[in-house]
Amino acid sequence: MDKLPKGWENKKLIDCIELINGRAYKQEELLDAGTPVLRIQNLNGGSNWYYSNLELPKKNYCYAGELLFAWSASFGPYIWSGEKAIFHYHIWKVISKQNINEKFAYYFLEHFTKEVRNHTVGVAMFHITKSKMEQIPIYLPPLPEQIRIVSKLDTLFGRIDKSIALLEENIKHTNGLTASVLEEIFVDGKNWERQPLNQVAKVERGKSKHRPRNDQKLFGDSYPFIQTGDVRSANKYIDKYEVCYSEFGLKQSRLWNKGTICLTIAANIGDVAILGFDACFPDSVVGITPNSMNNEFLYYYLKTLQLQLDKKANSAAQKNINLKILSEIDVPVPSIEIQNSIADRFSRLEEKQFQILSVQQSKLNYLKALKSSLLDRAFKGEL
DNA sequence: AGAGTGCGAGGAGCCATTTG
DNA sequence: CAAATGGCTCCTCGCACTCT
Repeated sequence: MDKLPKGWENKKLIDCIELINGRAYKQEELLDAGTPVLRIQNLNGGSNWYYSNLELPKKNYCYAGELLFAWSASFGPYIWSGEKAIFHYHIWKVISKQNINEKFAYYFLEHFTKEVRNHTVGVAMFHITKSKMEQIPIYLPPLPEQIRIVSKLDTLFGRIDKSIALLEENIKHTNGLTASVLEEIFVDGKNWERQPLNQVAKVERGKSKHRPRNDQKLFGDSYPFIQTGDVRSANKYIDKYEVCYSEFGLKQSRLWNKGTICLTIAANIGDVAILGFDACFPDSVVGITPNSMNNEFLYYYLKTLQLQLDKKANSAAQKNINLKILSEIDVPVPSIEIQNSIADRFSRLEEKQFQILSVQQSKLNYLKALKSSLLDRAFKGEL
C-alpha cells in the first residue's frame, strides 16, 4: 500500500498478537476418555476425538470464544466454540494484545489465509513457521476504527453468506430439475407399449480379460479405454479419457462404436453416458446399442432407471444389478416420432439447465470473490 | 454383498536443532 | 539445560473401484 490511511500504523503480527503452540502428544498418551484433545481434523468438522488425562499448564487449554489458527497442511483461523479442550500441536492459540480487537484479528487471519502458501515451508507437507508468521505485515487502524470495520464486515458477510447458502440450495435444485422432468415424462407415458431392453437393443458387457489388469502390455496410445469413473463424471457424452489400450490391449477387449450407451453395473451402479468416440471398456460397464429406437430417448429412459435404483438402494441393503436384471427391464416404446420429439425437446431442456447452472455457479464464484475482495479492502482501510 | 486393494491428500509423530 | 521450534517422515483415512 502506498499510503496508510490517517491514524493507521504499519505493524507486524508480532506487535499485536501472541501465538501459543499446542502440545505434541505421543500416540500412547492419547486416550478414550478425559479432556478432549483438539486436532486440526476436529476444527474441520471431524468427529474422531482423542482425550487426555494429563494435568497440563493453563496455556495448553483453550475455551469457547478463543481464537485458534491451524498452521499445518490446512490453514486458517477458527473461533473455538466447544468446551474446554487441549489444543494439539500444529494449532496455535492466538492471543490478542491491547492494540487489536479479537474479531479484527480473526478477519485478518482469514484474509491472510488465501496467501498463506506464499509463506510456507516443506516439500510434501506444508507448514508456516511461527517466526515467519510473526513477521507478516498488518496495517493496524486505531481500536474504534477496528470495531467499526468488524461490525461492517459482520453485517456484509452475514448477508453474503445468506446469499451463498441460497445459491447452493438453488444449484442443488437445478441439478434435480431435469431429473424430475424426466421422471414425469416416463410416468406420463404409462400407456406406451413396453418391451424388454434386450428386445429393443443389444445389451453386452464390456471385456477386459487379461490378468493382471495393470499389465503394461495392455496400454499404449491407440484405443481409448473407459472406466466406470469416466461414465460417472461424464455430462451425457463421454468426451474425454485417461488411458488408451495398445494393440495387445484391444485383442483381449473389444472396441465399441461411438454412440454406444454405457451403463455401469459395478461400483457406481446405474450411471449412464453415451460414448463420444470409439472405445474399449471392462465388464463393469455394459454397452447398449438400440436396434431401431432413438438412441437418446433410450439413454434418457435409462437415466430415470438410475434414479429408481438409487431410491431402492436407500431402503435395501445394497444396490444390486446384473446383466439379466438389466436385460429384462421394460422399456417404453412409443412411436419413433414421439421418441424423436422427446429426445429433441429434452436435450434442449438439458442444455438450458447447463446454462442456468453455469450462471448460478459464476454467481457463487462472484460472491466468494466478493468476500475476498471485501477483506482486501477492509485491511487497506477502504471500507 | 461384503472384503480387499491402491492411491493420494491430509494429518500427526517425533527428534535434531535452536533459543532463552 | 530445559523448553520451544522447525520440518522431515510416516501414518491414516476415505474414495473409488475391484475381487471373490
